Amino acid sequence: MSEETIPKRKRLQKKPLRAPTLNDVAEHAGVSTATVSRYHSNAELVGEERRRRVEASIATLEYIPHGAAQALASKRSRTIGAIVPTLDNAIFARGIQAFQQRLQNAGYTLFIASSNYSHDEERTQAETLIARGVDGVMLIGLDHHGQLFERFRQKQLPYINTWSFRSDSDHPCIGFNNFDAAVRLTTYLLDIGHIRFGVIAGITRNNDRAHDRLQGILHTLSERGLTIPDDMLIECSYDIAVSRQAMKRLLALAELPTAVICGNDVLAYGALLECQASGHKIPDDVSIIGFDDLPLSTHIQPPLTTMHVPSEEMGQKAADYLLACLNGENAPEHAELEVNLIIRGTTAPPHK
Amino acid sequence: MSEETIPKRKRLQKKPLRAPTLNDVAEHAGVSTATVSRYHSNAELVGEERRRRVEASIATLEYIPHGAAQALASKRSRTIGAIVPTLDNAIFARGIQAFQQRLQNAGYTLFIASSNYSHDEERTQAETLIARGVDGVMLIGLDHHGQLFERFRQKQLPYINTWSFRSDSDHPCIGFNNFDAAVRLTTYLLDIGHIRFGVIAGITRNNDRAHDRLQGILHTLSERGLTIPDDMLIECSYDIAVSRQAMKRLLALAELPTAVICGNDVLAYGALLECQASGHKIPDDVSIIGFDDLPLSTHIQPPLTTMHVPSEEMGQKAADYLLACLNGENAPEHAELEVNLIIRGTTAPPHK
DNA sequence: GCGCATTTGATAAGCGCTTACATTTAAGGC
DNA sequence: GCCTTAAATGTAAGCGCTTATCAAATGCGC
Repeated sequence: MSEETIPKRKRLQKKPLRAPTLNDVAEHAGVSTATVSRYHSNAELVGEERRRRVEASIATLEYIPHGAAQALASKRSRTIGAIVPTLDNAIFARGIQAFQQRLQNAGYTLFIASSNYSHDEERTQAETLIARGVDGVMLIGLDHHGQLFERFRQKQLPYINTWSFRSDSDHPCIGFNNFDAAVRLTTYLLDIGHIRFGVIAGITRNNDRAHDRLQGILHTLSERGLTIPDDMLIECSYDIAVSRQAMKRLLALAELPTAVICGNDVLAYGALLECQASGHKIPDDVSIIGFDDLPLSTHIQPPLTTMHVPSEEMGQKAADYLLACLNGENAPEHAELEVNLIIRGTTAPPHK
Repeated sequence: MSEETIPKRKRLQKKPLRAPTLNDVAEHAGVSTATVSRYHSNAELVGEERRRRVEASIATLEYIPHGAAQALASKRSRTIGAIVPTLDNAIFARGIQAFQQRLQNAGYTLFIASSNYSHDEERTQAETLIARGVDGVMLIGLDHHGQLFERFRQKQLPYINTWSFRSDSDHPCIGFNNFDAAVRLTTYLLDIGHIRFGVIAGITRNNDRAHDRLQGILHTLSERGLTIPDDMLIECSYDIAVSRQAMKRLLALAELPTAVICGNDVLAYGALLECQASGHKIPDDVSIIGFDDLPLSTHIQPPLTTMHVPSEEMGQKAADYLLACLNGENAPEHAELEVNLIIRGTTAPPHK
């Protein structure tokens, strides 16, 4: 009696309560679990006939493999983690989008965490990602919490730094040299005759990109014997409104700068818009230069002179690097991408 | 002899080769595995003394729990999936950023997948996410592949639609009514006297937001007996350059529209910039209205009249809903958020 | 038709953790 | 002091999958 009731209840519960497992598929197809598993990892290993049976069973049972179980057994999760300072920034979003696409195409899924520009949060996020079993990690920038890389090493996790490049970095990185780029752009401004500069930089703390760019500017100027007075150098967050305020302060100075170098395009938009709002002509009264080359920069009036950053390429290359590591191929650990100074309409020789 | 060599090798291999497991922690602390596990899930359950011991062991061994094993055993992954059309769009990025933050604070990690505005891709991505064992899913928009929701139901997965709201939707959604919003904005334009309209809409295929907005416009106009000739209605992707082209075509028409309604702010920027580039005065010659209220819209000249969308709030609320479901609380399935028409400088009564 | 190499399939031992259940211990109540 | 009850631990059975190992079946030359 109980022999009858128990199976009955089981059968009733089975349908709605339990997702089909690989075991169910194997039973349904009349093959072993190993065969089904092999079908997944390498279908060629399974004979023609059984392959069909397995396929059919998977379809009728609507079987979806259980990732955690796969991960546990195989010690790979087909999962990659990325830690970005914020997604709320066109340029990271774009790069991450490209990164994600590439991974998706390779059958990997992306975990995203954000650090809010804090090293500590970044480390915490990294531990979370490790706990989630990611197979690799992408980071933005070069400077991170000291223990971060140790963790990766100890877990044998491939990782890649992006958005920055230093040839002497101990860690794999794909990006560009922010210092050099800033040198280039400052030199250009010097070459067309500017001498009095204002700088609206990004927040340099915990941000090697912003830091290197600023240092590049300062270094170049000092080589020509120039310095920037304190009130001509303002750090602010990547926000148009904040940047407008900064520009306002610059414009209130007794001696106006003839050129304002901005830490990125958003900052430059703010500067540009503030100038226009207060009746200063760009580039006649003051030249403005940005960094990143966001899509809008071509179209804004006047079009923004800026440093073009290949963010999509960077995202793709970062994905390729990680993928290569995971496939046991060895990829070059350092890749320097090219940035290009795009001279458009916001810069001109200073008015005498 | 062999008794000596084998343990030696083991000890040597142990350090670098194997991450510490919960078992190791239990042994090291001299407690059972259950105690360590309890310590993780609910530390209060563990007595004072053992708790200390466990804590110490975790610290010295640098133990990080194995997420896949946890997920397998507990049937929860503390992981949420989101499928977005693209991250390369300021407004989604912002919303997702808020969504992610909220989840992160609650101890959940976010998986991101992108569908490239394709229902099929979206379904594939959903299956991937399910396979990854997500505990819940966030979607953008209301229209999805037919089988999508079936899958969620069958897996008992909570999910939430965002960026759109329809009171009669069968599925939980948090967002705003795109149709009504478009009605509101069109009505405003009619009220200030416009009669000849151009529309630069987003691609409506597979995109209920774009679709509803367009329908809202068309509906409102038809109520007043107005229609839009074919050459005054252009669908284009959310890209400034493309939008400029569209505006160019509109401006080449024999009879210019007095107002151009744009599917979102990016499209509006393109329209505005194109008008300015070709010497048309905004809003004197033509009024332009956007949708989304991106940060730039306040600052561009003239500031853009647009519909403000609370993308961050939407992201947060979506996270809250999912989190509530996962905690067994029951959250309201439908939440309509308020959008606000922000009248700025790109709209004015038409010139007679 | 035989033995051989070569596929192809099955078996079963975990992967690291959670959790139902059993067990022990401590605390009260009489 | 003994019994009940509750709290604190321990025990061990899986969770769903991969994969090493082994067994069976297949094809080949002779």
